[in-house]
Amino acid sequence: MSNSMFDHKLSSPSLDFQPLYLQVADSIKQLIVKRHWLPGEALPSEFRLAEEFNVSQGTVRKALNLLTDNKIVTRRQGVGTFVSEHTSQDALFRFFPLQADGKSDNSPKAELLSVELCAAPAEAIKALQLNKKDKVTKLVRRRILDNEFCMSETIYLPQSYFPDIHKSSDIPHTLYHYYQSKFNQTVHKTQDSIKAVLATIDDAKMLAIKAGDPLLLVSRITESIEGKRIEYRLSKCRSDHYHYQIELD
Amino acid sequence: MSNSMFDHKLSSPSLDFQPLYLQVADSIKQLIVKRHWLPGEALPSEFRLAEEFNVSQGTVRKALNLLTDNKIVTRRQGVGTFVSEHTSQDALFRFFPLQADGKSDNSPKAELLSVELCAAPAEAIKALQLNKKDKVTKLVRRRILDNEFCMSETIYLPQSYFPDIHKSSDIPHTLYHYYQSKFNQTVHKTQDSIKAVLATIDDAKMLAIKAGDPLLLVSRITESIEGKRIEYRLSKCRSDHYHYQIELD
DNA sequence: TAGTGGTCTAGACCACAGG
DNA sequence: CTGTGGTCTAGACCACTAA
Repeated sequence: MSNSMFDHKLSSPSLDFQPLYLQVADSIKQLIVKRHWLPGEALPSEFRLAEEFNVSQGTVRKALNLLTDNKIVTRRQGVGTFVSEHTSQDALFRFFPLQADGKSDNSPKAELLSVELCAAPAEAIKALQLNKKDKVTKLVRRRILDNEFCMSETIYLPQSYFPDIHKSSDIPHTLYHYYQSKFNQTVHKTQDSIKAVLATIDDAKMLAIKAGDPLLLVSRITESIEGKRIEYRLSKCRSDHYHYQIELD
Repeated sequence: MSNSMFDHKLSSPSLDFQPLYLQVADSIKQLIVKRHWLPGEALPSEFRLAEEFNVSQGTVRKALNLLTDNKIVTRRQGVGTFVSEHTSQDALFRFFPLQADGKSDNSPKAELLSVELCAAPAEAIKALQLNKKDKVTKLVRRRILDNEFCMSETIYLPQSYFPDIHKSSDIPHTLYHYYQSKFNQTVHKTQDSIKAVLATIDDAKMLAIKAGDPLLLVSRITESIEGKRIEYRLSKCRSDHYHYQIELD
């Protein structure tokens, strides 16, 4: 009850005061980031957590529900509370808004074309808030939906967050799960900026289309659960058979 | 306490049971739809609502917080709970994801080019789930950001939900607020489908660009708070100085 | 100062999953 | 059956706003 490893986070010094449930939520989040509980693992029950933090069960509940809204944990009645995991099947479409025009539940595939450690180009420096001399690993991929090339992707990963990823020989096509399981970088949110551009000759070769065809250019900045910018990604998407789909409310 | 106008909604017959707070939330939502409280008006306090519905204050609180998440009401500590309103300033950007590339907080303007009652075209019939012979009002607008034409819009509104809107002489450029205040149709969510296309000669004239320039084509289906499809909208957007911006989490 | 929503607690009971 | 999360209650106190 006393001297628990959870205690030190709470009881702030009355300045910049935060409600208890926010302090609890933040403590739990930090423990997850620090890998006290791993992705997929169960947290202690509400009752147990309430003891550890010396708060009521209701306060823990409010904290856990907040983390559920943020998709940091998932809860199942009668079972428990679990650290969210980017499993291949589960979250494949969460950050993949490109849909085939006709209905098609096929999963997108990815074909890795090159991996290279290099100096960060200017736009990656800006997007990822790097220093001029920082290095990045550059991945080039081609993605396939319904047996057709649908987009090309150029992905920049800061060396500091993904050390030696360029030496890996086993980079899978479910990247976000790979980031989480191998580099402890859990993708939490993305900011996508969409433009329309004309296909260059290189684009045309890559996607088996004609130069001058219209393409969607999606620039993505990816943030981790800790709020760090961990990925900058440029995707060029055919939009003749596909569309970028989004719901606003 | 008994025989209140709120009572009849609750106490379901144990089949298809819903938790109390969901029943309360739904009842409040229905009362808002039925204009028992108008947009911008204050609801009774939690304590009063708890009396009316014969539930505890905590249950009402949970219902109101749910409606807050759904942006159906807004709450201000020390003041009260209010029916959300599409005021010009407040929600102007909520459903307007097109941003100028450089930072610019200018509000978009709209120039209404034509209003016409006509037979619904096939794609509007499909998008709005209309019958073949239903009529729609078709609006054509041109939108302006930073003193430049940025997009053209073609908007289809079902006659049944917007009777005689084509006869109005005072259609403002803040359409969603107009829908709410004049036709009791509150926009609740939109589904946007984005493609890249080449500007036609007409597009080029409309936006003062060249034919063949790449444009974003955004097809939007708009749903009201009651879940009815109330608007189908095709927007063609320049993307040389602008981009469609979206956050996923 | 009065009234509102926001936080926190304690405890009861229910619904669900799994051994 | 046990333990989990889900609902509901009752009441105390705090923080904010406006008259």
